[in-house]
Amino acid sequence: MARIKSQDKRNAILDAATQVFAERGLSAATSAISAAAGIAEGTLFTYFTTKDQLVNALYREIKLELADAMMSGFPRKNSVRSRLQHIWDQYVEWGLKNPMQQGVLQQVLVWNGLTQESKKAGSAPFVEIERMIEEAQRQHIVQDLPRPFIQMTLVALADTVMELVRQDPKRAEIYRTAGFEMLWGGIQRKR
Amino acid sequence: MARIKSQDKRNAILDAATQVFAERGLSAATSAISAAAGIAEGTLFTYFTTKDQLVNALYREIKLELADAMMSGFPRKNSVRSRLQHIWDQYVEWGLKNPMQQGVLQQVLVWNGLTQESKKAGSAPFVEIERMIEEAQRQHIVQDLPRPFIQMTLVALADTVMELVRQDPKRAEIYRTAGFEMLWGGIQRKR
Amino acid sequence: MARIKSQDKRNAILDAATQVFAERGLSAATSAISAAAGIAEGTLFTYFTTKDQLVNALYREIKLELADAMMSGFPRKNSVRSRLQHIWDQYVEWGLKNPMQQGVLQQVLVWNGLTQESKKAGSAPFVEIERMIEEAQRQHIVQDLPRPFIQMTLVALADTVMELVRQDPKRAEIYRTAGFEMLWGGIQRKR
Amino acid sequence: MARIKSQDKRNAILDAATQVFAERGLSAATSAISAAAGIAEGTLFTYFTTKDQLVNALYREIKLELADAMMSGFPRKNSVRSRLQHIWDQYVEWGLKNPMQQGVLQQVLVWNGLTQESKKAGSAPFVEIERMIEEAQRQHIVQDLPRPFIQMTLVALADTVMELVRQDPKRAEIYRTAGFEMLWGGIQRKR
DNA sequence: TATGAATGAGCGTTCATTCAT
DNA sequence: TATGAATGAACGCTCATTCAT
Repeated sequence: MARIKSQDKRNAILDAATQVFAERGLSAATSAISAAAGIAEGTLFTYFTTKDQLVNALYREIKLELADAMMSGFPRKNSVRSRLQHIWDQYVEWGLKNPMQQGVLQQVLVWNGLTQESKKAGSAPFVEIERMIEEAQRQHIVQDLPRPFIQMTLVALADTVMELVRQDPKRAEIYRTAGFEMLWGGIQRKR
Repeated sequence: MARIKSQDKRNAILDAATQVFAERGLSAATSAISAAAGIAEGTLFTYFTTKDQLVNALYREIKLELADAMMSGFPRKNSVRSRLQHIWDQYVEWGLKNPMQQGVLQQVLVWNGLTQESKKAGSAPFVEIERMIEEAQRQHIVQDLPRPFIQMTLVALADTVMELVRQDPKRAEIYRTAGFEMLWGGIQRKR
Repeated sequence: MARIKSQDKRNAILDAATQVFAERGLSAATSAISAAAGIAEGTLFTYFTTKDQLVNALYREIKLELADAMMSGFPRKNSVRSRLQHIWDQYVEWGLKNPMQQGVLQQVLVWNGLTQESKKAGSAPFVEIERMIEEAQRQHIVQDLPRPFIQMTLVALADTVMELVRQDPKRAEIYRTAGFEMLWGGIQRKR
Repeated sequence: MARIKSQDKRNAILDAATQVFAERGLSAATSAISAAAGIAEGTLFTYFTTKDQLVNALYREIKLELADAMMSGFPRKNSVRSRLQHIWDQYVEWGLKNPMQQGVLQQVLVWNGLTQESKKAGSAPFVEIERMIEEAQRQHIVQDLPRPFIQMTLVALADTVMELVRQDPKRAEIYRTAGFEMLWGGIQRKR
């Protein structure tokens, strides 16, 4: 019997792609990826039929990792603010620890080959957050703003904070705090 | 004397590039651009020696247009808040009216061929905004946050708002207002 | 395992290049070469990374063939004169039988992309001739002239003879003899 | 009335072409030549309809200059040997003083665009030499060898000597003398 | 005639993908 | 399944030549 597609190899490709795309952009050659993954050029295509498909898969994978990181240790019983704070902190920390992943994510979001399925799949792991916000709005802790607004400003501000921290790591605390305060101030119920 | 290099043709190329890059990404072929501009493939290279150079030039051009739009009618005598509001409104309006330009801008910012000169030139027209913020901080109207934080969150939130408005134009007003409130709430001096 | 880079294909490319360069000059397109070799345009570049590299490789190859031809049946025990005669005869014969190779050789020698390594490698197989001359000078059979003089006049006269024979094949014998006599008369020890 | 084609400009182009071709080979761009000549790109084509034509014209020009140099001070009354010596000396001197011209000459001779007319025109100014040899053969001073043999070996040996002198100028005298002796020894009547 | 921008065929090379092994 | 040579369309760019000025 022949060897079977190995999850290890698939991951090796995904890791290699992350690295290569982060360094050289999405236009990097697939041969650079297979080389970095230590496999033959053709082998890449037994795991991903197309370069576009690889990028889509990579996007999902990164989103999944990110969701994992964000939800680990999620304090389900705490206040809305402290749960949101947790999400914020985890996201920023993940981005700072995984700059390549985050860089690829930003490139993919500007890319024109991302499928609807991938977009859907990419946001799926974040339903719990969505529910939390929904709930908080029902309880009048959070303003009645369209939910996409809250989610997207969260991401936008967190990404901005990450970039700022990378540029000026000494002010990391200032940026993290000010970013979260801006977010929370913008969505919490006004007295 | 021979025909002289025409500013019109240069602009036609820049416009065509904007369109083509917006539709197909920065990896679009230069031949697509020359075709869209109605010129021969080789002609593009009498105006821009290199594709990279063209992208750099396009970036500067767009930034300049944007600055023009943002500073037009700038109410120099009004309150800080209303001046910032003006900037915010003009930026969002420009982005919504010029989606291709804005799309290209975002792609270029993730691209790895932008030169230091271009970056510098691109931010030059925005000094007045920087000065205004500086001034507002000195007067304790705005918190003493690192200036890059204020600038970048402004851009990040405005970009987010534009995207949201495009997805759901009926809520345009909600997004614009909520976005600005989030920004202002996050930077104004607390009583 | 995949198909392995074949020596046959490499040789096919080299042969095709010889033909094409001989007919159209070194400025001939690589696509003409791949077509003549019966391979795809891209395939050429899996064997030679660059056109320049191909020309360099071709130069070495031809020099090697030439050396082979010249040294085959080399009468190591005969007189200096008869050994030189052998070299002369073999060279002229090789050139007349392989006009394309010889034509390419001449073009490459006037070309500006030949590397130092190639030059060195190209002259390596001819050391035995050099030694023979050295030896003959020590024995006062050949005048004490700078060795490059002897080598280069040999080549120059032989090339001239080949050209003359091609123009006027009936006089082949006259040219060959007169050419060698000129060479030998010019370097032998005077009584 | 419009300006008329100037001989000066024609010469400027020819000089520039000599320089540029010598440095970069015959494949150098015509734009490089017009730049070096201080004229516009298009102007070159009012003097030479085609690049090929320019090369052909340059060939003739150089051959003419060479003939001039060789025949200047030609000692019509001296012995055959001393007249041939004069030709030899003048040729070698011209080549050493005009390395660019000589380099171009060699490239053109290997080039495939030289017309029959150019070849004919190029050899025309050398008839006097041809006649001298003819005469010398009739007088049994020079062997009854085919005339092209004598002419071409003269050129081949002189070119070789020039190259050798360039590589090792200290031995200039040795090379010049040995070269001429080889030539003369190869063609003079044997006692 | 002189200019130099305009032209577009052509070039060397890359690269996603295929396929013989 | 894994390999990597083979493929050929596509790309960015060059350059001899044309032509409006």
